Amino acid sequence: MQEKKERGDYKTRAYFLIKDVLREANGKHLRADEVYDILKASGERVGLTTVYRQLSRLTEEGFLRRSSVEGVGNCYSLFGPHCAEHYHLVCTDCGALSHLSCDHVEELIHHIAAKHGFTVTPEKTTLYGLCSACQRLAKRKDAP
Amino acid sequence: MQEKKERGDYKTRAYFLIKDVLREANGKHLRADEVYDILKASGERVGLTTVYRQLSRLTEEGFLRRSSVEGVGNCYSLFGPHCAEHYHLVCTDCGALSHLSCDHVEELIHHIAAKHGFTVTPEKTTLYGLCSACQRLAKRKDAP
DNA sequence: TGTGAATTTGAAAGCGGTTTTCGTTTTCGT
DNA sequence: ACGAAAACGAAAACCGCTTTCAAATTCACA
Repeated sequence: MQEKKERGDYKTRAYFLIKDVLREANGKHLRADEVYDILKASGERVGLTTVYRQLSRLTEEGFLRRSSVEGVGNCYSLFGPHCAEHYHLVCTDCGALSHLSCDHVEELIHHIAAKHGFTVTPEKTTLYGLCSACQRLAKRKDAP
Repeated sequence: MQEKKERGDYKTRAYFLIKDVLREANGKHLRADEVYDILKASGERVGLTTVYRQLSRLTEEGFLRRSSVEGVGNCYSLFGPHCAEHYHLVCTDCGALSHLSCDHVEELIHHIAAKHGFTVTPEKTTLYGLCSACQRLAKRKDAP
C-alpha cells in the first residue's frame, strides 16, 4: 500500500549530467534550453524533453530552486543553504537578476505573517523594479 | 514630425464594452479569456484577439493594471488611486489573490532603494506564500 | 449626410515554452 | 544476464498570447 510510482526511481546518466551542469553553474540561473545547449556543446546527447523532466525532478528533490522570471521564463539554480531567505530582484528594463538578503526584509515578512496572516515564501517571490544603472539612464532621458 | 501611429486613435464599440466589463468587475482581477466569456455571455460578439488588444490599450492608457500571476497568467483590474502602492499576495496553495497596503512595506521599499540601489515597482511585484486558511490546513496535515 | 482614408476587427496561422505520447532503450534487482 | 519497471527522446499536442491580412468600422471633413 505504499507504492509511489512517481518518478526518480532510477539514477540515470542524464540525471548526473544535468546535476553537474547546475553545480558547475555555481549559483547562476539557467533555463532549460540553456542547460540543453551546455550539454550539447560538451558533446552530450540529451533530449530537451529529458532536460525538462530532470530539472523538475531535481527541483522536487530540493536540489534546485525554480524561479519564474517575467519575460525570461523558468530558471533553475542550486538551492543553497542561503536560498531559503533570499529574494530575487529583477530589473524590468535590462532584465538583470540580483539577490537580496537583508534583515529588514525578514522583519517585514514576520510583520506580514503576524499582522496580515500571510506567510511569504522567499524562494517563490521576486521583486520587480529598476536597478541602479537603469534608474540613472531613465533620469538622463527625463532631463536631456 | 509628431505622428505616433500607435494605437488608440479610434474609440470603438469593443473599447467601451471592455472598459465597462472591468469597471463592473469592481476591482476584481480578470484574465483576457474571462473578459471574453463575460462579453459572450452578455450576447456581445467580440473576438478574443480584440479583447487582448483592448486590454493592452487600456493598460497603456493607465485605466487598467496588468498583473502577471504565476500559474494563472496576466490579469487586469481597474487602476485605482490606491493601486500605485499596493502589492499582490498570492497563495500558492489555493490561488487566492489579496491586496496588501501597509506602511511597513513602504518603509522597506525605501530602505531597498536607499541601501541596495533598487527601486521596486509595486504594481509589478507579487508576493507568493500561504494564506491563513491554507496555513491552517497545512498544519493539520503535519500532525493529524 | 456622404465619402474615403486611416484604423480596428477577427479568424486563422504563428510562436515560444512546456508537457504528453508512445515505441525504444536503459537501469537495476534477482 | 534476464526481465520488469522506469527513463529516454522525437514528434505531436498544448497553452497563452501575438501577428497577419482581408473585410468592416470609425471619423474628419467636404
